Amino acid sequence: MPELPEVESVRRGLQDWAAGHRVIRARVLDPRILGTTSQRVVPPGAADHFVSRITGARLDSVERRGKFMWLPMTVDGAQEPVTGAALSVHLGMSGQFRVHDPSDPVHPHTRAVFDLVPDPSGAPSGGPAAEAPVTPDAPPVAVGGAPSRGVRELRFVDQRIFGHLGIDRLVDSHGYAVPSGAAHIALDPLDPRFDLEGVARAIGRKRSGMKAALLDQGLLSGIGNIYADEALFAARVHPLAPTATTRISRVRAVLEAAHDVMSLALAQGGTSFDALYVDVNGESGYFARSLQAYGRAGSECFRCEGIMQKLVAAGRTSHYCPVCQKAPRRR
DNA sequence: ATTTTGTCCTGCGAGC
DNA sequence: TGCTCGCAGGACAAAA
Repeated sequence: MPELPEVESVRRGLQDWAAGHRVIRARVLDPRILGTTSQRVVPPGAADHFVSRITGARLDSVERRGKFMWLPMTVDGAQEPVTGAALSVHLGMSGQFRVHDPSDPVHPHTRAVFDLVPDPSGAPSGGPAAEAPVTPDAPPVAVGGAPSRGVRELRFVDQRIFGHLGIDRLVDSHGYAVPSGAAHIALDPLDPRFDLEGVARAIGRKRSGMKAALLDQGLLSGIGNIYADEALFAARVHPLAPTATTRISRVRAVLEAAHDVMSLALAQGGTSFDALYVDVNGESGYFARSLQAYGRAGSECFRCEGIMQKLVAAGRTSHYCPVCQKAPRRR
């Protein structure tokens, strides 16, 4: 389940394989990937529009906030260089980017394919292009059908189609250029500008359980069900602890734990339970073996003699120790 | 207004 | 053996 550490692992892989590359061809195999989780019905022509916008674009870098990822792009095949737009990506539940040789078998859950060639030309070409500009109508390579030398296929594979691809304009959000679709997403705990004290106070103003607060991507981003449970366990805070009455020192401890557990997981390449999360090279992460709470209901707590339990909080199964994570007092 | 619930989607495992 | 059912979960719309 891609949360911050998994998305960051993918981002780093794309930094090597997609940044500094040009899209010479794009295909959408399942247009549903262009819709949102709730707006799965995409208008006819959406796929064509997406393809025409991305084809010929140079992918400049790979950015991330929380679980949202985007690749700012430059299009200089048109009359005027077009900037301020990006390929925006969300992995959802099971989305993954894989780098392949064009001759590799295509996985049945492949939803989109991007043919990439290296394009080291850093800045947008100011004067007359030394090389022929790439346009959607006249791809300069792979004309004869035979794969061009050096072409790599970047494939977006997503079994459950909770993921999303799109082209967004970049807007300002918290001082960063962010795709319009992610402008409402808060900074994540690994962001240098993350304001732990401010977020702790904001949590104190809410009227919900601590678990729900951690999952609120508009408050702080990147935390999903797994790392929420891990952070709460590490800080010994009950998932249903009321945000309004939990001491701010405890809230701070949870936020620090969230930062620490996600840093640790990132160093391990993320958490993989099965083939649903792998990096761009198909490698799994190794943090699953380090989980202290998630998925451990019925087992002995690693910290005390308690037996781990589960309950539903914020509509999500939550794993906790009823001994170390004291239940909130009922009124 | 804020908080909670339901929905989307697929594959897998439990139960009959 | 083969079927149905329930579950998993991120983000957003809808409902409370």
